[in-house]
Amino acid sequence: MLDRAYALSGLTLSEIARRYGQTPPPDLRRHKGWIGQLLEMALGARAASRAEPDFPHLGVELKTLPVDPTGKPYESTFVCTAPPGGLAPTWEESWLRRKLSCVLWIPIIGRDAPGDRVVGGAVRWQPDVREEQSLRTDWEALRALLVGGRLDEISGRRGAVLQLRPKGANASDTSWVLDADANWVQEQHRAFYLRPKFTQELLTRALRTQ
DNA sequence: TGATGATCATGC
DNA sequence: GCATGATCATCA
Repeated sequence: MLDRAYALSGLTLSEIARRYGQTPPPDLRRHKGWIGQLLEMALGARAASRAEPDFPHLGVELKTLPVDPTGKPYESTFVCTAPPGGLAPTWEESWLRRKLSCVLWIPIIGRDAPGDRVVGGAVRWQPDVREEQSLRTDWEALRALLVGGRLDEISGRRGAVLQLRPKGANASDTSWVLDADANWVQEQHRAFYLRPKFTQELLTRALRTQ
């Protein structure tokens, strides 16, 4: 799998798309998942939309990461949703930890038309002790707010490396939950995201040690 | 220009 | 409905 990923580096997305009879969209406004799905195809990952790793037999998650020519991520990285009903009781059992236990990052370089973007060198990553500690600290703090019903205190500003931000079809995508005063309130659906600074640092660390 | 909040498509 | 795949759009 890693070899197949390396073999793609330097290619444009148009070149890869052509192999699969696909046409790159002019922009990603209505095709936000196009790059991720193309790379899944190219690497023989399992079909999307399943609650399991992209490579179940390897336990590896595939993530594309849009970066500028110096390797700096343009965006935060979606990890997983935060179920309105609540989170796992401990970090060890958390879905987020499992999702991030082993990731194959594929940098996608540039902001040109999608077809003109270039695939960078893949990076196989597992959190080191410090990275896991950072993630855990943020996750536990955010979990405490969710579980405690302190919903008005949650915003994208919290978390040094991990954010909890809205995620849904639109802002009216909500559920009814109990807040800290045991009142039923309508809450937006949220998901965990990695801050660009964190993904940038893990890329450079992984490249140093690879 | 970066970060936050909003949004889009698809599959089961 | 909720998971997968993310980027867009706006404002400080």
